[in-house]
Amino acid sequence: MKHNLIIADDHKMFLDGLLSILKTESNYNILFTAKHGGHVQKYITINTEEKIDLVITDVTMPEVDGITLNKWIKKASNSIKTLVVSMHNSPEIIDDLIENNVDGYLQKNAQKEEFLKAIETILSGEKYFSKEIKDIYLQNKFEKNKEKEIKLTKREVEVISLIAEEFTTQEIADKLFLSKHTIESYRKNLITKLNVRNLAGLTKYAIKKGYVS
Amino acid sequence: MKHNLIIADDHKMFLDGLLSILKTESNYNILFTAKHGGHVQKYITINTEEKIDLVITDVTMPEVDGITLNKWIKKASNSIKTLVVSMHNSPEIIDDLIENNVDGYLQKNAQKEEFLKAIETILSGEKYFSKEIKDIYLQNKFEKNKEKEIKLTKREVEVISLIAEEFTTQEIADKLFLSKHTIESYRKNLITKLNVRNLAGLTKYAIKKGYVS
DNA sequence: TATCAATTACGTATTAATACTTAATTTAAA
DNA sequence: TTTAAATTAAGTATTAATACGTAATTGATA
Repeated sequence: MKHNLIIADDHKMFLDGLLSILKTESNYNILFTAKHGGHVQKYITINTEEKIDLVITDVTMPEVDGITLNKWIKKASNSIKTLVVSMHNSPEIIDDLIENNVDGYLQKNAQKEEFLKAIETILSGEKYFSKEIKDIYLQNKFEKNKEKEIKLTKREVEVISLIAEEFTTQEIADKLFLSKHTIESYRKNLITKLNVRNLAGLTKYAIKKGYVS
Repeated sequence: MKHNLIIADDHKMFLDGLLSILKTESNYNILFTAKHGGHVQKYITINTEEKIDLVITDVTMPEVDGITLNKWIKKASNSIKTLVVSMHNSPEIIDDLIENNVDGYLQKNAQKEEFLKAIETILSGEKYFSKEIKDIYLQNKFEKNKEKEIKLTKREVEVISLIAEEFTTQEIADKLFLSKHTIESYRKNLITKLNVRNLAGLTKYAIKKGYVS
């Protein structure tokens, strides 16, 4: 049985090229082509006769872009697969698409063979991302985690160390020649920053980090 | 030059035996023999002419015993050596003597050769204890340390674990279906028992013991 | 069955910590 | 050189923890 495809791209040249590639394959039936996402949405909404297998879409399109379209499709149906093709590799876009369950992502400069392989893979139920895209996605995740990673300032480390060494706020203030209020601020900020409940949590963190033994 | 010895023992038989052994050795001069420690103390106090090298004394004697005598001698002089001979091997007595810097300890059933070796060793400036005595002493130390080793009860472990998990006293009380007062008691006892200053110390202990991670 | 360790509990007072807000000053970075 | 981050500080209110003392039960064990 033939697979029903929809293609959305506002660049006629790319659209034609893609169509020519797909025409060489006998088992793909192009149901509909669109210049932007809105047309696809309308088509999917109206069409209740034919089963839609895959929507291939560009990212940058007027009115409704590929990101929005992917999100919309995935909300509207859990059988329609999506393959996004794009000129650029913005980590944010890739991240958004993946978070919204896109089935594949390709660069527009991909070879004919890769296009066919991607479509085939996706229609078989698997995801398709080139190694490069996977790397970009993961790299982005790593960096985001790094950002999330709690970093204590020098002073904070100094204070939490003394806290874990069983000194009271007043004692620490005296040691560092600071106001008791200041140490209280640090204490409070550390509890918030490290997402713990009290002194016990601070102590555990300090031990984990090797600030005390 | 001959070494000057004093012997204190209220058992005539043992005293005679010891004297006969020492007479075979030409370089020992028996300055004085006594039936109990008091006599030795008096002799040492009055005597200012002769240098006293070694006092051999029994443990159990009337009036002033060997333990007291050793303590007294070591306080009075840092040149007089002491060798204690005893019938029994009480760890407490051995411990007391060693803590008070006794120079040697022998069982009364030791062989002639060991007596001579002990005296010789001590006069040369070294300590003399038989392997058996050393073992008794060390075993006693180990056991004492074991006693000192802090043991937490089941409940205490339970409570300190929850404390280190950042729960408050009230929360722990609710969890264990106990009064808040009870948990406060545990908290207080744990701080005293573990010799720490506060929650941080408790947490560190709990981590060290693996009660929390 | 007497005794000791363990568990449980209460009371009062004091001190320390936490919650919440705000903000001046200094230093580092864009 | 403006912005952002770090350091410093204060005030008020509430809650939690610590200090110190005391003691009734329960359970094990000698």
